Amino acid sequence: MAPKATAATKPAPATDVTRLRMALARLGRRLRQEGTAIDDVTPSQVSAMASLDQLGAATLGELAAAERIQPPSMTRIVARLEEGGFVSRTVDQTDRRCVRVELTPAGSEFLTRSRTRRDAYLTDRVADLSPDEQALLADALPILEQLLGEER
Amino acid sequence: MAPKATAATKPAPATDVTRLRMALARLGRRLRQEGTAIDDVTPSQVSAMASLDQLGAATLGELAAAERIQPPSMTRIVARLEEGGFVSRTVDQTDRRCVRVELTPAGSEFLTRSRTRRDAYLTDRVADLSPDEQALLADALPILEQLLGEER
DNA sequence: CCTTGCTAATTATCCTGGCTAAGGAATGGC
DNA sequence: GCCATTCCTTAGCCAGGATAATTAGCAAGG
Repeated sequence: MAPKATAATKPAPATDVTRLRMALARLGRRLRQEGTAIDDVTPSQVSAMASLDQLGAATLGELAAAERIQPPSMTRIVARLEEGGFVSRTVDQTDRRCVRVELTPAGSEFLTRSRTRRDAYLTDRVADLSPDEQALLADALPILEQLLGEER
Repeated sequence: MAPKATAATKPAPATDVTRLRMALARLGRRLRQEGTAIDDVTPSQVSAMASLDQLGAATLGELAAAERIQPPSMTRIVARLEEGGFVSRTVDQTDRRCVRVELTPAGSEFLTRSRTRRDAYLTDRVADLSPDEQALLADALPILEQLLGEER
């Protein structure tokens, strides 16, 4: 939808967008920090595994695209994950240029544990809110998800 | 927080927290990507300038604390910013161990331009929402800020 | 004083995580 | 069979974190 810009839209004057942007950026950063350093698995690695969990299995290129990074970066990340036994890399037999990456059981299990752990911080924070605030947040959640758009 | 599950508390069962966490993490990441590489100034540098803008002026240590990074990292960031003419570093005359860092006019001006630019992505996204959704988002904003807590 | 101890910043070094550029292997069209 | 294309990897760059160790300045106490 083009900038319909019935500008009036007082809902989001520049200042609010700025505040929202800063709040989101900081929260994202905070969450990333909190989730970091679990068992020597880095945030990028966890993120890659999460994508893999969603995708089921994927070629290295697909995975890179999902993570919005370039293939070489993903090569490195996957290499480490493989070392750790969290994913398996197998050459696709129908097209031997491709590498199929899959979560191993260990990877899956790690991902689950990791999620719980990463939720903890936010859970605590949310618990400090009043019920009304929590309700408001719950209402806003779908919108936040919508902001992410259809891309992935 | 145990699943208290008294009616009211349905707002944030584990799944919602997970969804929220993922949405926030992704949005944060997306924003970071979008805001990147403006004029060769990196996200960390912009962020440091933003803190500086808020704080007015600060010692290097205060700045590092505000950005939640270690002093050595801030030393480097500030060094680059100084090279670029965005901040000035002066030794505090009352305590010559301290370095006072301040935004230069150029830094201020850059920050303003940068904000506008970095807002653009989010502004577009928000514009795609219905007025109701925008209103909801505006209501949720203070709560998101509260999630960040008193820390900074 | 001047020594002892603390604090602020810096320097040195390491690792991760992006990137691009360039190379190698497999595919597929012709 | 050759050529272009595609997918991955390797090599090398730079930023951004970190820690450990060093230097400079301050503040007391003997």
